[in-house]
Amino acid sequence: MAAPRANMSYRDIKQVVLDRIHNKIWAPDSLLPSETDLAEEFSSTRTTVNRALRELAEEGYLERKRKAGTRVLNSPVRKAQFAIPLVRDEISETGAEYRYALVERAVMPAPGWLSARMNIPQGREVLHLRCMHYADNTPFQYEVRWIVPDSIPEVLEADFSRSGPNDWLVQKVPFTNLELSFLATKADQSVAEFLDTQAGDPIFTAERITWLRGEPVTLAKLFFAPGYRMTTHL
Amino acid sequence: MAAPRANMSYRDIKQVVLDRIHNKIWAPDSLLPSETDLAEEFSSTRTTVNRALRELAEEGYLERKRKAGTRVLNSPVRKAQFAIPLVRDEISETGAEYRYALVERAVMPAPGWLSARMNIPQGREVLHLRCMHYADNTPFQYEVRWIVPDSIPEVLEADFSRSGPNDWLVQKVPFTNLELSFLATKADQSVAEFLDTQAGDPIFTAERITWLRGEPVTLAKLFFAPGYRMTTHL
DNA sequence: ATTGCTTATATATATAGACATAATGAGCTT
DNA sequence: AAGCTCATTATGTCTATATATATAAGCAAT
Repeated sequence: MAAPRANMSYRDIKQVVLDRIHNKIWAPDSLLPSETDLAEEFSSTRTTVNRALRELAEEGYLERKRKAGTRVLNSPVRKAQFAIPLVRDEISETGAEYRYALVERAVMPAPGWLSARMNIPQGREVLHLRCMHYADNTPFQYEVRWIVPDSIPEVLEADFSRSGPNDWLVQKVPFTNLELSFLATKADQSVAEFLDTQAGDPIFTAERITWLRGEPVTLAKLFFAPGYRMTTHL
Repeated sequence: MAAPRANMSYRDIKQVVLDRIHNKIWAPDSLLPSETDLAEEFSSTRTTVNRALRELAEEGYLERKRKAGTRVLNSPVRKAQFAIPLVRDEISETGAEYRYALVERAVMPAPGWLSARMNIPQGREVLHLRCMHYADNTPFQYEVRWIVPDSIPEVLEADFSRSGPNDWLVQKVPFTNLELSFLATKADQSVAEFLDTQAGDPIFTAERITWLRGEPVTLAKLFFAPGYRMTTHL
């Protein structure tokens, strides 16, 4: 058992606390000693203990409430973190060569489902793009995107034939809010052709909507080639 | 533009820094002033500035290196966080009633793909479970699980007819490592029947493997009912 | 050019003390 | 019994200061 020595860093304290949780010295649902007491035990200060406990709470092991104290969570709601990189980066990091192609560009009135989904007026003109992302010339991702030009009129002039809308948007429009969903969809004829697979195949799909200060900016549907897995470790 | 006032909290400072990044006052790849200078500008202390910058770095906006300084990341690798709750909690939080059913329990030698995947010896005996999770009696998730009893022999005595293996494992075996993947699979006949859908339908699937101090503990394949979305906001 | 030392500097962390804030629970009132 | 008030207390945060550590950059020796 880790015996508290002097000069423990906040990392050391985190580790000791974690060990005690694992070894049920502090059982689930039980209350930890107060920061003050712990600081004394570890011959440290409240500030340092505070940081250790705060981080453990962020990581989902503890629940902290003023006055109520610090409690061990019975089923640690561990949080999986997924980095959401640009496709380009995701591909080139594997060592493969990234290639982009614009499939279609059109300005059109927003279809009903879109204006409902993004909360924009019926029939507002929007920019619609479809594009492909390849890794070593193998289809990697098929992107269907809608951009509301209201808050960014320049987007209508932008050239998307050489680089994707994501690259452009990241440079130009920092979003303030984002909704990201993952789901499984069934490949329709068009998606299947682009991703070089059979219609009806299961497709891992991401949908992201971003806002800038409350104004909807863009909705993207990203269809990943069969076999794609989104993986994380912790 | 947010003018620095006195008595700014670390939250305020975070917000000002974020605003300046958004407004390109501090452009991507550029170097921020040092903590000391910022502390002076905000008539705050280095400790407080440090916390603000540290958190922004954790959130993926900044990159910090000793001596080198703090730099604005050009394409913020924003990290999506997904809480991975127990199914039971996920269901009851929607207000629906949770119901569990054990479908099959068997002890058998590990099939080849499993021993390869989890790095356990060929033919080692493992516990195999299949179960269903319902929300208001509607199929919600079909779970296929494999447990290596080596490090937890009690698991062979456990009663899984009333509550699921996840509940049991969370109580008994705190994991130290976890690999979590999301993918889209095609419903085979069995999965389709359990989830009350058609064979061939796309199924959002999660696969998780956990280890305890390097020893593989369990692998679970979680098949979600059609229509399931894993969503996060940030 | 390459390697190895030195130094300056920016971040990382620790300490100590103060005030702020929320929530609990005891005691009082109705 | 139910509701209200208020002191208590644990965490939340800020200030001020000090030491630790990594490393970029310059300089020297190979």
